[in-house]
Amino acid sequence: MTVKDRHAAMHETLRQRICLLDYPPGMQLSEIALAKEFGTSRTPMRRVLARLEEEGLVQSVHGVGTIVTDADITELEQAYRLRVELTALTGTLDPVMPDHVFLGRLQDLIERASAMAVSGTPRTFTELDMDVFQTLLELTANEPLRQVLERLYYQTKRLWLVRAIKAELDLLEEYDIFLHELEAIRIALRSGDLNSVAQIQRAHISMSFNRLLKQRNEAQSA
Amino acid sequence: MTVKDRHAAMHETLRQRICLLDYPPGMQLSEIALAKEFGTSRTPMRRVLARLEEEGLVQSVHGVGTIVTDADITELEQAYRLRVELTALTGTLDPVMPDHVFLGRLQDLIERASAMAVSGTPRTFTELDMDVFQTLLELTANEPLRQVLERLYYQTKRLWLVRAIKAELDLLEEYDIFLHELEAIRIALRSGDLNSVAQIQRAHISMSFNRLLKQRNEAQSA
DNA sequence: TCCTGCCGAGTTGTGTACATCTTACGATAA
DNA sequence: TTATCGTAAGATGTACACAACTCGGCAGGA
Repeated sequence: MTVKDRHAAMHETLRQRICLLDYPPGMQLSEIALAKEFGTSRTPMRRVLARLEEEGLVQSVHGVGTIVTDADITELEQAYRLRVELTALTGTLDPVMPDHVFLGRLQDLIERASAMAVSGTPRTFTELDMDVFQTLLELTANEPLRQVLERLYYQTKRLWLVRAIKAELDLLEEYDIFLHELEAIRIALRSGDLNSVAQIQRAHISMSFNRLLKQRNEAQSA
Repeated sequence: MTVKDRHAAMHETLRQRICLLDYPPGMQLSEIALAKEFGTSRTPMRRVLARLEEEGLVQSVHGVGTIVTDADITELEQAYRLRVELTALTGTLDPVMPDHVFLGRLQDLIERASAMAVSGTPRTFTELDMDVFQTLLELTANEPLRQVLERLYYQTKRLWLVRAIKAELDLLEEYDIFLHELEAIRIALRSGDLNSVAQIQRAHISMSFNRLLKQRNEAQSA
């Protein structure tokens, strides 16, 4: 499995860079440069890039290059709404009751979020959000659902970060809402109500999308 | 786009062969032989096989070979249940009202199904089922949802065909139920009730899965 | 007779040269 | 001056040789 692990590691690294805007939309990626960085050749790198293209994060055009896709809210609206509905399903499809270790990790995340509220940047906030997402994903054992949700998450997450960096969002409000979401989830988890955990997440994803839409509409009318 | 069209065509052809059991579970595929058949080299063929592996239809192991995966109902149960729920979403996420051309195509499919009830084989029935699936998928415009549903469909469809060929299913009953489903869908479509169309599909997919499970349980207790 | 270790055939994974394609730049003619 | 065509640079796509790996079979010794 060492071969596929290497592929998975390269894929995850590139996905992280794209979603944290280290590779901003429109940036051209060089297969040769990336292959050299990861100490391999173009062949395995092309396999990783092909997967990223399947996931909608890059686009390769013959003779032109491999370009990081644009994070356009209009194109991603369908993906976002699907993500909302699938998040709700985590509460009913193979829910997994958390153990005390899980609750401890969640507590750590909440404390990180508390610190974020006073000293966070859009980037560190997104990194925390990714960790929270991966953690809460463990609450369902339905592997296909997890794979689809992960894909949709990384497809849509850049929308928020792009807006946040451009200071088109009320960051303090965003941090505050996120912290309240985490505490609501903790309460629901303590009572063992996994469906409520899913509904809380669903509601917050939906509301976050509406805040993004509001920005777009205001920009269009301006 | 001619390049990516070639890739897509090869992918679709292989997927069809796997799901129609031309390539039965456990069969070893030869990259060289397939490349020769499609008039290309191993490099593009490996890209197609890598995608099929992502979709769970084959599995490649270094030094061993590329094997068609087993269609095991226990492993695919999660995928099947997810498919049930996602099918229901087609009625609420970007539903597309059909035009008269669409209704005509559906009518043709119903007539094919009627003929099937007297002279169908498990294979021709599956081919019809694939056409029906692709047609009804047009009732939602949500592209991510369509992609996920298509993937789940081809992951799970082999389960039925394997059982049908082994004569472990009441084929006449299966044909009859399918025909009734199609006519119920037609009635719902005529009244423009797309959500009911989705619910009918959802119900039949769920019932079909339960019939498959029943077979498994009877086999285990025997 | 059985166990063990080696070897070779066959497969997937990798590296690399070359083909194909797009685009920008510049020479040239109107 | 401007438009147009050619050309070269640089990118992705392809073909193929080779490396890495698995596994069955066979030979040899206990």
